[in-house]
Amino acid sequence: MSVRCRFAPAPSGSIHVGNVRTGLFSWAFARHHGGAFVLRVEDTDSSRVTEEAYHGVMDSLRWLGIDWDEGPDVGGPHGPYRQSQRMEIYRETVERLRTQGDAYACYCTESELEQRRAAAMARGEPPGYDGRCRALTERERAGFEAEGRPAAIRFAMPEAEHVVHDLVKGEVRWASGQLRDFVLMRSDGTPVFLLAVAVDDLLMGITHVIRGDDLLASAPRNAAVIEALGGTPPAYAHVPQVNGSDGKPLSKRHGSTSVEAFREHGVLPEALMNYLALLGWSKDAETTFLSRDDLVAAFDIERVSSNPARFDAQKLEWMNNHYIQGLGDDDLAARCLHFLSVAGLSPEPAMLRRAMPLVKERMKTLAESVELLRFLFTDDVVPNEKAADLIAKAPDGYLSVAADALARVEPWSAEAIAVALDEVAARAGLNRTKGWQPVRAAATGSNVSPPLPESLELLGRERTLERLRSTP
RNA sequence: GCCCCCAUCGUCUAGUGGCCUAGGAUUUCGCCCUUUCAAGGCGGCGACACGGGUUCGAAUCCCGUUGGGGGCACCA
Repeated sequence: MSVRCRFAPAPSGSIHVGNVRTGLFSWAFARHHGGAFVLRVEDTDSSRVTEEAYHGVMDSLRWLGIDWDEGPDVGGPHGPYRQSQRMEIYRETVERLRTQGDAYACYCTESELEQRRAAAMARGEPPGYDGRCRALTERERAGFEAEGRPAAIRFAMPEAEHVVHDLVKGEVRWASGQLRDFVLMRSDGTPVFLLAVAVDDLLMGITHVIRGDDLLASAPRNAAVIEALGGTPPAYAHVPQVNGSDGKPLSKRHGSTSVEAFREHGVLPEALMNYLALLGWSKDAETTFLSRDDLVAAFDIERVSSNPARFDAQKLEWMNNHYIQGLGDDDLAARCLHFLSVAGLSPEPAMLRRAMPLVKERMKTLAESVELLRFLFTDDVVPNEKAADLIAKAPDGYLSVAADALARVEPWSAEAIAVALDEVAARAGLNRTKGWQPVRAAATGSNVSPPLPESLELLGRERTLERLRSTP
């Protein structure tokens, strides 16, 4: 039987890196085994779902390099792939479970449940549902119906020890009675997650469910429903969650951890994928860099670590810089263009392309190209504080002497510019560091820039002289 | 409260009883290179949570403790 995996995000807000890391593992597992990858959207809780988030999730996945064979946008033989469009299937399934005797109507009210839950806790028992309506007599049932009490449908959890053979966690057991009868369908007729997941995994022929370990305890419930439906439960692999740098689960307070945010900051998809792949998984003791294909070829669910990982933004940036350095100049220029445009600059393509070798090893993110190259694409250059300081400390008339020297440089090349700059510095009794910094400050507006001679060569003689001469 | 999961450098990890005076990466520190900033090269600091077992031998197996995390909903 061929492998079929799925990723089932709930499109409420943007998808965060912990979530896609799990999806990445599921995808890599499917691809490694030459199987199919299914995207299913869990949007039963319509109040939290927006069309925007729905498209955003798919955009983020595609951008990262995760593709799927079946899904809401590409279709497939087991559709529809949005749970909100599968309501009828869930209702029919619940009906079937009811007539089979695997599910029953529960008339308990919220306050009754609350009361009994508190009592159970006081007795040191698990607070789950006590099963009261499971054994209702016909007469009692009729009585509740006559009262007009709304009924939720609960699954009758088999009374036995439940065992999950998890691919990551190993064998996990729950004693009989530990897992209570849970709601399959709310009294308003809408299905609950526990039902939808089981039904969809069964109907979509999912063979391996790879998901976050917060769902570990729902595995035996999912499996029980599938078995009641006459199916064989899939294999489960619960991977640990990704935490923030403080060791707490990723949340809003960790700032922007969405895939979209990293994209907007200029993180390369190949870098993010590589970094995420190594969060909780490793190919071997040495391997640090893996392409998408490498990951697919090497991925082994058995090697997924069973302890939670912290997200380390610094390491991601380091890796991003590595990937940026590996990019060709045309490719890099094309990717930087977006960020420069967003910053209001309109770079001339040829110049942008020529600037790439100067900045590629200086950028941790593509967004940093803006600060590094601003001086080339605008003449609105105002020295920052440190630059102003450098200019102020330069000998009187130093910049105009430099301008005069540069006016005579032939040809206008980095080599010749460097020679001229050195002569100016030497005549003023300055070394390179002291002698070049004022020029850098005046020409680029900053104390930090790409290499000076190359920068000036790109800037051009006219604009360089203009800046040196207009600096007081 | 009950149940479950987890525990190696700050961080991500290698390690499945002897190859470990614990390896790699990142971070950090120092040196080299150097026009600034980076990048690059070299080197240093840095970990088996604790306590009991089992064994000739334990980071590796077992038990307990501590510490983290998750679950126990008509949330997903």
